[in-house]
Amino acid sequence: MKIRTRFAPSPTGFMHVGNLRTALYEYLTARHANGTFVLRIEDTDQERYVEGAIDVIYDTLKLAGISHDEGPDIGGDFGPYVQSERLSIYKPYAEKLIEEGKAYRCFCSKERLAKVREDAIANGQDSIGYDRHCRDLSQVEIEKNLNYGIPYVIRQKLPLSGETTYHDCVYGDITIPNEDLDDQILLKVDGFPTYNFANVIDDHTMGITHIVRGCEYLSSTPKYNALYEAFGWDIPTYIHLPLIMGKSIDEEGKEVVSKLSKRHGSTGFFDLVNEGYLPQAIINYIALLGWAPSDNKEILTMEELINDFNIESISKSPSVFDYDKLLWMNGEYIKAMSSDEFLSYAKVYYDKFAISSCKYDLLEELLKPRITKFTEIEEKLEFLAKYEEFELSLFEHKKSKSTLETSKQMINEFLPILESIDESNWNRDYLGSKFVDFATEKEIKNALIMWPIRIAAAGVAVTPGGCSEVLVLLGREESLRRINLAKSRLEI
RNA sequence: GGCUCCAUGGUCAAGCGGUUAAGACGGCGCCCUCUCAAGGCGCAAUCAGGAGUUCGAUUCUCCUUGGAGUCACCA
Repeated sequence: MKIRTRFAPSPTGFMHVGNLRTALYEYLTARHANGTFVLRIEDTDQERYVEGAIDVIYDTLKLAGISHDEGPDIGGDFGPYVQSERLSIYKPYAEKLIEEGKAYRCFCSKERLAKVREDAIANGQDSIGYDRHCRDLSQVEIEKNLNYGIPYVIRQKLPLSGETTYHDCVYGDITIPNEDLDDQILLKVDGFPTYNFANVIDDHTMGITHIVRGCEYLSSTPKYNALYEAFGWDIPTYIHLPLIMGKSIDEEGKEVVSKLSKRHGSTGFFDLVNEGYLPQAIINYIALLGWAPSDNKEILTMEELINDFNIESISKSPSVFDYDKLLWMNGEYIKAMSSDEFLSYAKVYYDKFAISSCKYDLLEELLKPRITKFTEIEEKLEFLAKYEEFELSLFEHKKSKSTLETSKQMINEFLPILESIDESNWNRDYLGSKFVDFATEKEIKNALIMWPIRIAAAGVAVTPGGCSEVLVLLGREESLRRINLAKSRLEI
């Protein structure tokens, strides 16, 4: 049997990384087995509808490199793939269950339901669900209510006693007491199906064989199975995924972990992308949240993920989303980039400093090992545009034995040499050799001359690259201007 | 509260009855070095607790504790 999985997001305009990981695992489960991956949009909740939200889903999957074989945009043999276009198919299924005595009309008002729940809570009852008031209404009462036009929902009759066991690929056999199962609503007053109902109908009619979802569904799965059984359908293979958690500090200063949410940092795929995380790095990272390849490799391409992925290695315990590790991984992806790719991301920042293309290669070399996100380029290059009066104490550096006195002397002696170097020789190798020659001749350490020149030119202690590189990035004219300025400040 | 699930360093994790209990992130130290990175080397840090089963438990069973999820006319 060919495996079919589906990703069924709601168009909320926001793609939580937890959802994205579910999508990824669904995709990997299908691809690994040469199966089919289906995209279905669950938009039955009209209140939650957000303009352009479906595009967020498409854009996310595309950027993430998760491609579907069937979906609203590309069609397929099991359409329509948007739930709101499937509305007419659910009601007959629900009515069929009524005919067979497996479901019933419930005329209870929301107020009554709320009261029932309140009382249950007040009495400290374990079960705070529906009291099954309408489950055994007589035919006469039903007719009467129908004639009065009392609105009703359709509920499924679930077993009152015993227990239900099902198998999950990750968690093994799960057994739930049937008395904990509410008579679930299939069709709402407005005639729309509930999520649970539509989900089962859709999954079955779309031939979904493997249901991959978060483990928050673990305890409601027996209800799904009751539906499959009521219709006499095969129960799909279940793969429940451990939750992704976030760590935060509560009011008392204690560390707490809970389901990853905004208070832990950015959790939306595009939020992370906008912060400078690369889509491939995000995918790679979340793939490893709850699963590890047999060889424990950490940097994996999508192709490798597809090959190595196996359901048996999915872990049961929840994992904490670690932004530090994601950041590291992002850096690894940057380091592995080709020059063209690097430039395509970096150029927008280069342009802010009006950097000429002849410096691109040098910048790539300097920046690549120094950034973990492209957004960091701006601060790294800030010294190119800004040169303010800095603390002269920057010239003091213990390791290179640099002091205000030596700095003043070095700059005085070296400035003429720099000034004698013309534009055509103003490059890293030539400048570097001049420093070394100077140091050798004076019998001093390279650092003693390079430190003050770099400080004088950059005006900051930390620069991406050393003295020669800084001078090249600044250019001859600006370098000399700055060093002269520093010189006069040192002489006062 | 009922039900369900989970439990190896700070984090991700390997392990699937016998190991000096991998690896990665982060931390720390050293080397390299004109700064900061990168890179190289190294260090610290884990089987929640208690009973069993067994010649032998991180590994199997039970209990305790802790954590999480779930109990909607939301998806």
